[in-house]
Amino acid sequence: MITKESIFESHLKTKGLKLTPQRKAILEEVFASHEHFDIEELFANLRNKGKRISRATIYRTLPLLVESNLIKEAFRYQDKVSYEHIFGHGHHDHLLCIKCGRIIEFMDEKIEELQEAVCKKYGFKPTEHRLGIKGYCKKCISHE
Amino acid sequence: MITKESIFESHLKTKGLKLTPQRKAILEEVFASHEHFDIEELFANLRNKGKRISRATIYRTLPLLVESNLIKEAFRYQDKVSYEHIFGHGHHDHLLCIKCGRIIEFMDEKIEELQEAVCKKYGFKPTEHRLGIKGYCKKCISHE
DNA sequence: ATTTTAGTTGAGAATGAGTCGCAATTAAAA
DNA sequence: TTTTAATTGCGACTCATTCTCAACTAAAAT
Ligand SMILES: [Mn+2]
Ligand SMILES: [Mn+2]
Ligand SMILES: [Zn+2]
Ligand SMILES: [Zn+2]
Repeated sequence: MITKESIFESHLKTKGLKLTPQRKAILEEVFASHEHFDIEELFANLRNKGKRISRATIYRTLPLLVESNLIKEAFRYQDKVSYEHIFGHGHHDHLLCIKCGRIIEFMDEKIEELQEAVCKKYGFKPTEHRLGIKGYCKKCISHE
Repeated sequence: MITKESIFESHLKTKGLKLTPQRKAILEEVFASHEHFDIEELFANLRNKGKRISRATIYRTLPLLVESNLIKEAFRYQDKVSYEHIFGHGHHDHLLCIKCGRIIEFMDEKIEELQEAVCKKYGFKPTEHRLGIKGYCKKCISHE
């Protein structure tokens, strides 16, 4: 069975890297919730669970998880990079409320297809795309 | 006639700010080429034209140009923020080659419409959106 | 099971983009 | 002109991220 652990492990192996307790804990924490997270939050969450892992290790581990296709950078908001895990989750894009910070995820198959068509038109081979729409969410429009 | 100068000037006036030689020079430089640019490049370009304007002033001025809707942040690539002027130019999105750094601009009316539809569906009032597709450009696919 | 090897960790120093405080300067209103 | 309030450049500062290095440890080799 393919699990996030086995994926991470084999990616590490491929690169001649080791599976340490710290790396395991980070992997686990990243999948412990379905929220988007930034590095500081991840650091704090680990602390709250008694795992004293240094920021340096977290900064070193996240790129490994990205390379493993287990997580990715989801968006940036106010200079913070937010990540999300992607293993086991479908692709989607984001609406970002600039008033209250709410994040709405959406997925539009037609938009995806049109993006493919654009790439084809330019002979471009896409590896990743990001569509972020900023504005005011339903709740915030009235108080705008 | 509405010019970029008049737009900037009236925006400054609205905020009780002054039109200084430095601000004029930055505005001019930003429209001197149609390339995307980052702050360091802008700083260097001004230097090369004999304008010794401090980075602090550039950092302080760009947000004013953004507020004036004369420029906007176009995308980020390798931690550098790239801007582009928008006055006199239609909206578009970007393909970014992660091998050679080439930028391809595109605009797809249908994608724009579908984005609107998504926003409507969620009662979201968009103020800005950004679609960036990373991958390999035509030239780079072969050497990938 | 023990040894060996090479990668890993945490702490703090270093870096670098961006911001800030301030004294001297200046645009532009009066 | 004079006066007022904003602006500038400089260097100090902040804060996120990266780096250095000595002590440590996973995992391969024996
Ligand atoms: Mn998401
Ligand atoms: Mn562009
Ligand atoms: Zn909101
Ligand atoms: Zn290319």
